[in-house]
Amino acid sequence: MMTSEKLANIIRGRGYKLTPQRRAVLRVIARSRDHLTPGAIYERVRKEHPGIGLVTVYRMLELLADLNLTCRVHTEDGCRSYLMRRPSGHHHHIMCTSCGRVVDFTKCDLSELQQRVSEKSGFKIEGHLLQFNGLCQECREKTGAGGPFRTGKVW
Amino acid sequence: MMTSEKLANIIRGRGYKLTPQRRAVLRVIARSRDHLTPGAIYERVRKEHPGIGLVTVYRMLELLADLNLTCRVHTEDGCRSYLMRRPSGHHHHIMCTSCGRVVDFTKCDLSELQQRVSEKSGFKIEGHLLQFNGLCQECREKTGAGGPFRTGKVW
DNA sequence: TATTAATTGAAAAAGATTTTCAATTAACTC
DNA sequence: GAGTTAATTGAAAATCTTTTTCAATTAATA
Repeated sequence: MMTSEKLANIIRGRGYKLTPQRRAVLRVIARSRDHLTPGAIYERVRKEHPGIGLVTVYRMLELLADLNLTCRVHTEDGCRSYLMRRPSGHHHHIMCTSCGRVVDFTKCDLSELQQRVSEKSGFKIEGHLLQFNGLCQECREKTGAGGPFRTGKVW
Repeated sequence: MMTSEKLANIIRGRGYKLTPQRRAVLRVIARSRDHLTPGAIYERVRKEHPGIGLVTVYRMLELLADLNLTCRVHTEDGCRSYLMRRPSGHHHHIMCTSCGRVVDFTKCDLSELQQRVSEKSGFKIEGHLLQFNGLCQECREKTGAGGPFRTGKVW
């Protein structure tokens, strides 16, 4: 688990100054289980740190992305939605389309598929993007939706 | 292969009017092997149909998306990039990160993985997003990059 | 405590997307 | 082919989102 303190140390360790504004942004993202847009982060940060500028939030998000400390979540309307990187290595997301909660999973053996796709297409494959979407347990209970396994909508 | 004529018939068949502007947008997207942003589509369409409004392009893109005739490609900077849906059913993309070319593939057996992920997470999984990224053969030859198979950058 | 380079925030600029509304036109009827 | 009608168009304005600029502030170090 990446505490906001650990993150702070990483930031400082890399030679960046640790300002109250940065701390506030860190806390907000680190604490959230959902993916948040820059605007949403700004709104939340303002509660603990009124007067912070939206620019500062954008700059912090850029910094975190550069340091590879955040992930992007892929939603249907756009992909400007951030999430603290929880497993630090290779991993993927399962996103709840109802509440936005994101859960991670690490084991994804796509190598066979990748090999086949590479051979057929002639591409040198450099990376992949894999994300599952669905309803988390909680939202499922709320809405009374059916069992956990169903193949349906495809992005 | 979805010709621009077939697409035109679908549009008309669903009760939408087929205007010269719509035809022009259709031609541009249907003809391209790359994914195009609304702005790029606008630029191209203007060459055959000067005077078309950017709004019209946006509206056409919305219509095509509603009719499920386009796909979205997921890029690192944002996902407002469209592509004619070529296999009409379930499929995925391999995108060239250099030239933007997109190639499709249909066989993706994720059911085992999906089953496991669903059980572990408690999610009712409704869909998935899978895309490979890399260098197409042509770009590979241009830049002299290595063989086709490499596991690297992960989105 | 003084120094210094990084950081901040207001404001403006730049972009992207959506809304509004009067004028135009594709599709249909006769 | 002309008339009717509802859908479509495009200019302009309104909204949002993101980036740039620059003077003032401040964290980190000595």
